[in-house]
Amino acid sequence: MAATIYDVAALAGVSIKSVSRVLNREPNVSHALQEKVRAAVETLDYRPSLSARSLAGASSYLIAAFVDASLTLQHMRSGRGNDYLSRLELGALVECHEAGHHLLVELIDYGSPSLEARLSALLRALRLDGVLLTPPNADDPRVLDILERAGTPFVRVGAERDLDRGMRVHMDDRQAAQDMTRHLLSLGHRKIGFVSGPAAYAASQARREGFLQALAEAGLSPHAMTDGDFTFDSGRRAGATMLSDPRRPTAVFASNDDMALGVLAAAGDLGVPTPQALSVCGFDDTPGALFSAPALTTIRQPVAEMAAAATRMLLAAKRGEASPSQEIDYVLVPRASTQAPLEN
Amino acid sequence: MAATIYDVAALAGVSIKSVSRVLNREPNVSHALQEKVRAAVETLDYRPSLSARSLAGASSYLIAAFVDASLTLQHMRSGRGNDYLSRLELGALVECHEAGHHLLVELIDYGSPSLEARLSALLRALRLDGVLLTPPNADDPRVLDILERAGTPFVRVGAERDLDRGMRVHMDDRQAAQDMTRHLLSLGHRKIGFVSGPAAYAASQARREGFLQALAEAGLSPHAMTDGDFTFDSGRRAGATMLSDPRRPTAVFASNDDMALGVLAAAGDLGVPTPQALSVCGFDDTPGALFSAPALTTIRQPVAEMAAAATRMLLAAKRGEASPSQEIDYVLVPRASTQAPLEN
DNA sequence: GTGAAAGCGCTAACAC
DNA sequence: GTGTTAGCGCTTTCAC
Repeated sequence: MAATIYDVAALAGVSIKSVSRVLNREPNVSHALQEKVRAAVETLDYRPSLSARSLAGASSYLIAAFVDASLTLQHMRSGRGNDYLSRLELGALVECHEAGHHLLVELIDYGSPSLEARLSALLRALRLDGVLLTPPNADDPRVLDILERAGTPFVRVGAERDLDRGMRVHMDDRQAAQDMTRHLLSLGHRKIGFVSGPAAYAASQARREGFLQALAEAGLSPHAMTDGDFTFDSGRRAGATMLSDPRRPTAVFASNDDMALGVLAAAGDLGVPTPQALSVCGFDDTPGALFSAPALTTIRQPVAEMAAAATRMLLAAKRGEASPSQEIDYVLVPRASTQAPLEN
Repeated sequence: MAATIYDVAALAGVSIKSVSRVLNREPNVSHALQEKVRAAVETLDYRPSLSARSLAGASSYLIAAFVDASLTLQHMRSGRGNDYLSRLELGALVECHEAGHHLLVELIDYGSPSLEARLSALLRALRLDGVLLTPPNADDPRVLDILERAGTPFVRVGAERDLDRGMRVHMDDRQAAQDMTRHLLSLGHRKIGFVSGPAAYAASQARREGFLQALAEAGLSPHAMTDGDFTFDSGRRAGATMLSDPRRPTAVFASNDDMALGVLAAAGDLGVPTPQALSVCGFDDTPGALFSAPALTTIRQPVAEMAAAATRMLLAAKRGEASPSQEIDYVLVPRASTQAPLEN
């Protein structure tokens, strides 16, 4: 029913190999032949079968984003989407689409004891052209091992450490946190609290370091350091702890927006007016940051751009071109939630 | 290098057909043979090649979500994720994963004049086992035609109309909007404004109807009707228009959360205290709804559950089972943004 | 209950 | 420049 390469060859009056050559833009094909083939392809509305190509050739035209299974289940249960992942996918999707590739989303159970076996089986079953590794698992050595052994190109998106394995697209979380802290300092804050993210994320560590370094440069030490886990609730708890202390900070820097919004909520709970009595800033620029009261000062991560760049790197690797690791610029977005402290 | 079905057959001392039978759980296989094959599969860490299976057989083990290309580009440019799509994907992903299928995300350019040709070419190239059609394009007759002609099972997720084509998973937007309106009425509101969504979404129409019907039942007519396009800015404009009228409403029902947050922002701009002087409610329960001030009363759409159900229907269709259209329950989430009007 | 043989629709070597 | 011939790793058909 559907046209095959034989139908095209027959209609164009050439061999199937010639059709294949034209389709794959191989060199050494006469212009006349090209035209004949293109015409036949057009009239038959022909499109090569992905599976046949993938089975016979070296390429599957498939790129996969590896996504943390337990994180996904967690999001599902709470009825929430994953903004970071969504933006990442949009970026990857557009590049795949333009290059005639397809984007697969694969749930990976990083907690499974048989992770390695499953992963290598998956790679053999799929024959992926490339893999996008997403946080918080862009650094997992087990995965990197399997991927390297399978010879599958991969990009670690948003990975903090330069492991010199595979390719990498990231932004400078450390520097961004430093900038944000300087922003608070420049407003006149001296008593600044910090809410850290979960240790599983390398970015948590980087943001924390940036914060501490900026303070150190100003000859200050942190007013309070509290642990969070990137959730709203943990931010609220952290905020409650910091703000119920009589010696409370005039500003709190939370390692992500959800926690920053939690701090804002805690301030509301305790009757601490924001931003008058407390400046709060976050990190990520999630949807909620724009709509909170006051709107949240934060760091915008260009996730879609990072994913698009990563996808282009994968495509280039397929052509045999090596791409260097790439750093993408962040933007500090000042909004109403940070202002100069009242009493100075 | 990687094990093939021949390796497994050789190790187990059986024919490749027997291996295939065991792998596909076909009947009429002796227990002893099954065990031998399973053992060989285990020791070789064998996993069948997706492309070989798909080329030789009827199934590709691939399910695709069709996503609107222009909408995606719009989201990318604004640096935002797509919460609805993200939740939909999470739901589909989990089901695919459990069933040993893979989820493909396909960007579809619904605005292209050659949509039909591209789509049918895509279907032949991919040989999909099923397709998830997402709003606002779950009703597009061109797409339904192509899908039906190709014999590809599909589910229209979140589709408003029962076209009796393919399968459908939806929630009752009309009823939900009616409930929400009754909620406002029960609080004592009589002057209620409405901000509608874009006509391209069938849900816009349904929500509008539900609103009008609830009002009609109460013997009321809408205080104001304004057109929006589901964006924050359009909500802000609509809010500004309604609230600058001296005869302003005491409550505004916006067709989605982003617009409701826009209305809240407009109230802030004009110094109208919320929720004291103005109740606002939305629809969708997006991330921003929880963090706005005041937190937004809204309708929670169980998008992930809808997508999971849709995926299960696709899988069932593959087994030859017909699934009836399914309606998923919504939840009205009352928060601080709606309260009784001050002067009654 | 099990196996042999013939494709599925391509790409990759290798001729010419 | 162009065509011929083998596979790729499975499922399917049809024997036995």
